[in-house]
Amino acid sequence: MRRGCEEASDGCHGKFRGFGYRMTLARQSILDVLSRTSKHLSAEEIYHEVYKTHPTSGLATVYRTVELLVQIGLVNKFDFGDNRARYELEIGSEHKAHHHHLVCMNCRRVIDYTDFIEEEVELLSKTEKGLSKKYNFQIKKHIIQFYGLCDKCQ
Amino acid sequence: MRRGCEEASDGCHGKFRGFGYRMTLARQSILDVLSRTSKHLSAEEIYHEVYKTHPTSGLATVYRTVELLVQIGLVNKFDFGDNRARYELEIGSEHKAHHHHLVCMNCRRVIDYTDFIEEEVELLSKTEKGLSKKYNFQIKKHIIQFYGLCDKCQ
DNA sequence: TTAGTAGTGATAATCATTATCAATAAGGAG
DNA sequence: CTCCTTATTGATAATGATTATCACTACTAA
Ligand SMILES: [Mn+2]
Ligand SMILES: [Mn+2]
Ligand SMILES: [Zn+2]
Ligand SMILES: [Zn+2]
Repeated sequence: MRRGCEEASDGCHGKFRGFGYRMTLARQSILDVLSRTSKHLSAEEIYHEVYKTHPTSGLATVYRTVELLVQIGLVNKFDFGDNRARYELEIGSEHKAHHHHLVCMNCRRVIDYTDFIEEEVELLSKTEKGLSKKYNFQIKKHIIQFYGLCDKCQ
Repeated sequence: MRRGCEEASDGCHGKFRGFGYRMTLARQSILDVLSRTSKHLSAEEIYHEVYKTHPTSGLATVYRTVELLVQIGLVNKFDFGDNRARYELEIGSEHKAHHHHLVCMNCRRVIDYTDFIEEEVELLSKTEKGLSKKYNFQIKKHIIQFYGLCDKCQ
């Protein structure tokens, strides 16, 4: 059951070391929280979750770690319009794979979707190739979000 | 030369009234600023620009107006990762048409692109149709951003 | 004109995120 | 295992973008 967490943590451990960072208990627990959830957590929400097993950890460390994870590329940072950053593991979790988002403009609910990805992936790689050449821009990642009204809000 | 501005303002005037809002001098000048530029301005940048012809206008009004414009759908609000919201006219400007963005993860430069849109548009409408049905989600708009390194930063 | 209300400017308040700094602990050398 | 170097941390103050307040002004409709 916990495999996802451990996999994520282990993989991250190596990645951390590779970048010259240390793997600490605080970072470990933050990674665990992120790999355990299927939600898009804010820094404070991560902090509360970490608190349950690691009450000595501080909020500042959550901010620092999460920012680090974004730099390394293990975590994605999103703005869903509720005035706080939200974070999500990019890979390595049992819950998550690369996906895009539907954001309800009314209730702010966020839906992950992986359907239609096959076709999207094809066009994306084509688009990325074209853009790279035309603008001499080296594309690392993309964010695709559809805004609208969810079933309960229309 | 100013056609773009006036078109935008005029169109907006009607839209404002339609939503039960008044078209004021302050709102007018904010719209003018937005339709005159090709940049992605922050609230404070808009304020400084408005100040040149309208020194009595306040920053709070810029925030209020710009948020109003987002609700109405005339303006798009973006997060390019520099800790402030940036705004851009959705339509009706000589400078702008619907487009997507390349964001440099290093220097934070933002490039508008409209190339490849034809193919993207096709897939997008297909994707939107599928998502709408599957999730019973009514899609109003989308945000597509590619992150990476610009020519000067790689 | 007049009452009712939307909009405004100044500014205080909010609150997510950062910076500071002394104390702590990861992890390599010996 | 012990010691040393220094990255990391927790507490907390500071920052800064965005919002809320409020008294006042400008529309608008009758
Ligand atoms: Mn997601
Ligand atoms: Mn743009
Ligand atoms: Zn909703
Ligand atoms: Zn750059």
